[in-house]
Amino acid sequence: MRETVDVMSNRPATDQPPARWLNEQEQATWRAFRHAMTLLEDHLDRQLQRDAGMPHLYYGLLVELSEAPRRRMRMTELARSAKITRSRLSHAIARLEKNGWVRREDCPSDKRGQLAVLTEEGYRMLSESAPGHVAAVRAAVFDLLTPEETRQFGEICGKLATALQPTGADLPWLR
Amino acid sequence: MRETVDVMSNRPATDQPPARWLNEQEQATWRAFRHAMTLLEDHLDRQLQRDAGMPHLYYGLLVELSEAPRRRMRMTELARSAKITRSRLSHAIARLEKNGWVRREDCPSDKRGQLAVLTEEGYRMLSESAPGHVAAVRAAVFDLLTPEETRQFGEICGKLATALQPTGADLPWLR
DNA sequence: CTCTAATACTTGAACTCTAAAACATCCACC
DNA sequence: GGTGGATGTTTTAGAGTTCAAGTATTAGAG
Repeated sequence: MRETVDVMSNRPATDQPPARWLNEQEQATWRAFRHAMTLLEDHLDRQLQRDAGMPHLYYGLLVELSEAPRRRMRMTELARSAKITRSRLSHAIARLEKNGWVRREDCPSDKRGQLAVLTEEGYRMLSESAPGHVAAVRAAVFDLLTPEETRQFGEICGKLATALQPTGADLPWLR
Repeated sequence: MRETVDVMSNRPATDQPPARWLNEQEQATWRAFRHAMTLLEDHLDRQLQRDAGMPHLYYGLLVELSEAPRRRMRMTELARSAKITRSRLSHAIARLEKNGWVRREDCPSDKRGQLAVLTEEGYRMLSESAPGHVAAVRAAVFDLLTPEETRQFGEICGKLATALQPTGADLPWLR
């Protein structure tokens, strides 16, 4: 990143191997990615907060549940597929439960387990807000990209996401 | 997005124009992007929290300041370049000030204005943590991409970021 | 020159997120 | 069939974020 090159132009000597800085192209890409990430997340959070009364993440959890068999999922599995920690999920589900969109059920096969279940009301809410959200995503992303760019973008993001999937040693979403 | 197609497979009739859903490719791309975004942000937040004692965003603010003339910037300009609201910036600078990495100064030309100034201590801190952070970014992103992919990725993210830049009517980061 | 609207920034309260610790249950092994 | 470690989930406390409202200063219209 450009920033760190500047920052480090007169860095103190260390016994570390010389760091490999980012080249111009990488700097520009990194900057663009961070900006896109910040702006998009902010934009969609605002859209959903306004139209559905919840942040982007929470909406994604309801969607995930809506696609699961019997519209229910074990907490840990839901956390894994949403790529978040179990703690974060606990808080989120607690809030969604207060809204009446999700309900918790004991897992029949494992007494430690909990199932998050999408309620009818939650399903209805999702049905009503989905078109608006898809439109927002389309307007902010896919209307701007050619099919080829969409493919490339997906491939690249897929690589990044896959590489960050913990391999068993370090399991962020299980913390 | 696949999710919403499922969700909406039996959606109630409305008088809205039929929504344009995402096709398979778009669904896959959107999912991959969201996952990459979540995992990366989480990963880097953790890396910086551990090695520099602050979240990713705060680190970015210090970097931005370090590159500015005289290592100082007006609050609004800093908010704009970091793509965040002024309120968020205010809180962030307050925290960084407590750490002694940033100091506020009155703007000489506009009595309403404040300058955020990177302190010597802040600069030193940045110098020490930059190599580790660059290494983390490289390992998580650029080591996985070919130069051509890096270029494509940057171009695509640039398009998304540019399109979300408010045009004057709606100015998120000025709220 | 003065009034009003716009701009610059901060604050407080409500909400969300993180990290660590707590609690309960399960499982494998003795 | 006990026991210790692993697993599943929640809780607590503290940090970060948002939104709306508040203060101060500038600028533009008359």
